Amino acid sequence: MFQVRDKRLTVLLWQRAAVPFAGRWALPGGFLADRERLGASASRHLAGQVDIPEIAHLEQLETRSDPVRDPRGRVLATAYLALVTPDARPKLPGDTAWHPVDDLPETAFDHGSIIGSARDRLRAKLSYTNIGFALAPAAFTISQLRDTYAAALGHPVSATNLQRILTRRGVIEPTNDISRPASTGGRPATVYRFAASELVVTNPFAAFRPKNAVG
Amino acid sequence: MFQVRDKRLTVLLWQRAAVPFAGRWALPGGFLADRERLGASASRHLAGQVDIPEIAHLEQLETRSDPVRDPRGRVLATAYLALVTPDARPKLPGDTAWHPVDDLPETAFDHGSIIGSARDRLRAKLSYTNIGFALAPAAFTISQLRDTYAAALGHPVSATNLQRILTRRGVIEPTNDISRPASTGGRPATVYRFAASELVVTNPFAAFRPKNAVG
DNA sequence: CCAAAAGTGTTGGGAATACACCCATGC
DNA sequence: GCATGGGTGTATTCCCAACACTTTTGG
Repeated sequence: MFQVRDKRLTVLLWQRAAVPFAGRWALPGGFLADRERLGASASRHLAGQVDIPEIAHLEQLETRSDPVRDPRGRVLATAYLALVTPDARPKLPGDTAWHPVDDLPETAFDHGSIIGSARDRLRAKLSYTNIGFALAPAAFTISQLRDTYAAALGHPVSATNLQRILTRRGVIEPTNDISRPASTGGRPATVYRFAASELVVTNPFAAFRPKNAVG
Repeated sequence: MFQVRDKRLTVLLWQRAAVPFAGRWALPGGFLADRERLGASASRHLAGQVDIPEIAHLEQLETRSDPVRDPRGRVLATAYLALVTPDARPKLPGDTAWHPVDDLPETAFDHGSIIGSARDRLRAKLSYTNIGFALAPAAFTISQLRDTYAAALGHPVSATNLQRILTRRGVIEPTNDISRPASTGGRPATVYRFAASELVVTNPFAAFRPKNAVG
């Protein structure tokens, strides 16, 4: 589960008490119940930390099948990417904490590489979908959105271009609200919101496609 | 398993003899063995139709977990996308056949939607990777490559632009060979090959990225 | 010479980054 | 007025589809 906190992209981990990997940090998760779908199971195992409706986006990543990924024996794991907005500030149990994805502690199992895959997937989808809706608060200024994108992408982002690209694509839209400037002054900023709250592919892959193609 | 045959993108299916879904067409597959990885299992279950080295590309798609996707009981299925080049002309058992993905027969389980997901994944990756190497023969003319791309993408492709884009990206390169024209005449064509035979992302997602960014 | 197929030159449109400049507020 | 941050206009670059034109063969 990813969240942008304090201008950094962070992932929720819990510290294992027992062997194997005692003391190391692991992704939340657990076993699949009878007659349960994988996505529902992922939500259920996150429910201790956040309310299910606070999960703004959930998507399957991949299934890990290395027979020795768990030293206790064969365990298949299907990883999910969950995103929550900064509006959700869950109360966490004492053994769980948010860690910046670019400064992870020692992780358990293959969870470090899973987090890397998840981060890569998120970064790619920020480029060609509206997935930012699941990382940004419900209402925001372009500056705040720039900080959110910069945190998730891991490089500086131009507010000027971000605004133009996302409005042209119809991903974000202005509201009638205006944000008050900070006490240091500055022009009040238009408050924006995302136009949709579910995943939409805004930039379909269209290489080699004739411009007048049907369908 | 996909192959371009006769200028159409086709998928290998076998016709079920027994219930459930008797008479309907299913993807090749089977159960995971102890101490076996999912990818190795997928290869093993295709080995009856093709030699493993003929599988030019294999990648995991997604894991289906609907508790009632198999009427006999709970079965989790991890789908893989396998690609073979036209150089491979396997001898097929009598109950298996290649079917055009745009004209599928009645399928078993959720295999119809899995094939749709696989086709979408392939089409996307043709746009931003060199994945064509796994669909094209070892050596080919631009016209032949155009037909391959058109079959996989499902729309006409310009040979002119295809050649320029793929050479500029370094995906294909000319050889010293020249193909003889058909008896109807025409200029001989340069024979090309793919520069790599494993997946390379040639067009990384880079939206919002400054041009002088480090890393 | 003509048809057919391959390949190159060129144009135009669209999208994205960069940058200069203007706007609106607090103090 | 001046600093601060927000927003718009515009230039430049790059990629790619489209199309005209040239090249090289068979008959």
